[in-house]
Amino acid sequence: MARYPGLTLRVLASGPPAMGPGKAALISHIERTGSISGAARAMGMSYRRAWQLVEALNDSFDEPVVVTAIGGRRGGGAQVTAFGLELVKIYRRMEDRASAAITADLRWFARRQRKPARSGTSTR
Amino acid sequence: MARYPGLTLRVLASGPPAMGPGKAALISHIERTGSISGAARAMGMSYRRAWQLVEALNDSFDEPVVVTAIGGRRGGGAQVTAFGLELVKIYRRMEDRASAAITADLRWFARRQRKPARSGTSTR
DNA sequence: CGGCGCTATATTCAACTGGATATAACGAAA
DNA sequence: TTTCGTTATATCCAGTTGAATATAGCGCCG
Repeated sequence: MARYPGLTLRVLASGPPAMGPGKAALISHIERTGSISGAARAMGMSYRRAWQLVEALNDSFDEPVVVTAIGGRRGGGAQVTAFGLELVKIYRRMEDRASAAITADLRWFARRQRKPARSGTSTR
Repeated sequence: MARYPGLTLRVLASGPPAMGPGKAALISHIERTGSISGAARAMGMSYRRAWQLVEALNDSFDEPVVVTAIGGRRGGGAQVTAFGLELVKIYRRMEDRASAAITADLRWFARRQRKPARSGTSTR
């Protein structure tokens, strides 16, 4: 799920994150499957949660990220807007750039992280 | 608290984040106050939580980040190790670099984020 | 016109999280 | 030897989160 091991990038608005790895993945899955429920299934996520994320996305920006349709041939569906696609594209680019900017430091971290398997190390 | 508005950087190990803005701030406060409890107070954080974060930090790396002393003149205290100081320094550098690498994109986000005050916008 | 699949939404419940609180241990200093 | 502030830890409780479940509404298509 994490495209760049060791890095998590979150874009904040005022308050809760407007964009992060989870939402980016969700949008891509919606684009691919044509529905929120399909994306949720593909990601092993509850429909409720997926729907809430879509709602949060649409609330976060001027333009809608995902538009939905109720009823119809396939029961309805969801479609990623051009804006939504651009959103993901730019987010991915941010991941690329941020990752590239800190690869050296990430290696520093990786080098001194303790890897041992966890057992009863911490609490006493 | 967020040094770079719009950006949150988290460094992941295997599982929970090994380093993030909260831990970085905590370390700095420990360095300044000389104790975990002092840092917790300064940050409006419960001692329990602060102590847990310190424990997590020390468990995350080869070398200790914070060393503690029990009892004594001032009841004990905590000290940030040289490694801990380097850890923060490098983390801050990562923030700098990542931030610089995506400022243009962050502006793109800022430009189309919806700012309106929240009321009953979302749920219906 | 009935069924299907999906959006939309409410409700309930379990798990997790973190705060509040209490207490023990500790060791230097008064 | 008493006092003091801190580390270290357990216990309890409230708030939050998200999963599970249920249900309604919708519109095309057979």
